[in-house]
Amino acid sequence: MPVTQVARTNTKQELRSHAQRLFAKHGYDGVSMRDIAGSVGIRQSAIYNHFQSKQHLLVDLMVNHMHVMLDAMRVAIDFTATPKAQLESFARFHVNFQIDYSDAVFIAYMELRSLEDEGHASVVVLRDQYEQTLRGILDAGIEAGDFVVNNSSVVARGLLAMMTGVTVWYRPDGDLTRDEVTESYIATVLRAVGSK
Amino acid sequence: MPVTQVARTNTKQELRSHAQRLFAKHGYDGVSMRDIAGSVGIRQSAIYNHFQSKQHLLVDLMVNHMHVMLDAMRVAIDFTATPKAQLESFARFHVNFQIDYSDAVFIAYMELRSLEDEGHASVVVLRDQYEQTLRGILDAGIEAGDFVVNNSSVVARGLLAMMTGVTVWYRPDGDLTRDEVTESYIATVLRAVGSK
DNA sequence: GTCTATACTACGATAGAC
DNA sequence: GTCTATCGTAGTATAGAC
Repeated sequence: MPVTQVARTNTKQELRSHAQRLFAKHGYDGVSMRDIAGSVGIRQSAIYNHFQSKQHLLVDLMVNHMHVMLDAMRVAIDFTATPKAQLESFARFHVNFQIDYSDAVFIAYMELRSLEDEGHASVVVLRDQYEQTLRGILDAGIEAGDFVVNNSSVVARGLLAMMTGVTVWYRPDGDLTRDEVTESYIATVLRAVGSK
Repeated sequence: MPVTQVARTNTKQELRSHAQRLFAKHGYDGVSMRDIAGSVGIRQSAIYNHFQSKQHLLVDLMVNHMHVMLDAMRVAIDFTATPKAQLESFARFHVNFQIDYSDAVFIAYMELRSLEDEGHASVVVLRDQYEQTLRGILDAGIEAGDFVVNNSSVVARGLLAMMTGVTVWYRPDGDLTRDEVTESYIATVLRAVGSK
């Protein structure tokens, strides 16, 4: 074995994580199979031992990400709590998740357009489930008289966009701690629905 | 002149508008010079009579867009009015501008990463000026005791992200009129800063 | 100012040796 | 499972005729 090679035990997973980082930084069309292979230390053709095509690799990343996010969100929220408590949990979860998985989140948002038919449909279904969960919380709060929101659909999307945007500017070594950022977003979200 | 050709009076401007549409839809790296030329009805090489390179074309679009947006924003806001009135004007302007220039807005957000050194710096300066204007309005409102905001910088970016997101889902032929959408965002923004 | 033709580079994907 | 080699296509940009 040449000295430049490294014993590799999990090439497929390495390909996933390097591809995710590269797609987030340069975009799907801005990254070649040679770029991905190079960052893992193999030749481009060897990728095809793990993924059928570049498109299959993207679908793998995005569908997996959506499932991870949905599952984690459902665990993070106590759906028997008050709407206000649910909204606070949702916001806390969402902001922290964006920070923890910023590359995956960015790809899920940006590269929907790069997905072909079946992959695109799969991801949209999962994204809508996530969005509907927040909308349901808002509707429950309106029903209970806790929230003042004119249009739960518009506001749900607005709040998600606001919180998702944290990845654009937040840096772990910046002026604000992660908790300060999270609490700031939670406070803004609660005010935005007229609670607090 | 072959029948497939059309008398063209403003090829450069046509190239700008077609490139903008294509970049917004498929991304800078997802669009070729042949694609752009084809949509205008000329050959790819003829683009170089109007723009030095693909990169120069992108910079032209983005810098121009930022100037248009900044100038229009400064006209739309009465900076002698109350902070609340300024914030309402800002929100109304911003949401409507996103809707009117959704392609340019989307490119300005997404393709910053595709800009090389000088172009990138130019656009960032202009974007920061825009963001600082909103932050200044929030600070004035806090100073006056009209707004309740813990961190004007975080909230300013959050509100911008929220409003900019309108382009992701708004469609002129959708359920909501443009005015309903705008007023919904304005109400949410005002609540989010504790005013109203 | 647009055309045809082309230079040069890079792309995704496959074949076959090891 | 990775390698080298290669196929066929497409990318940006330029040269020179009209």
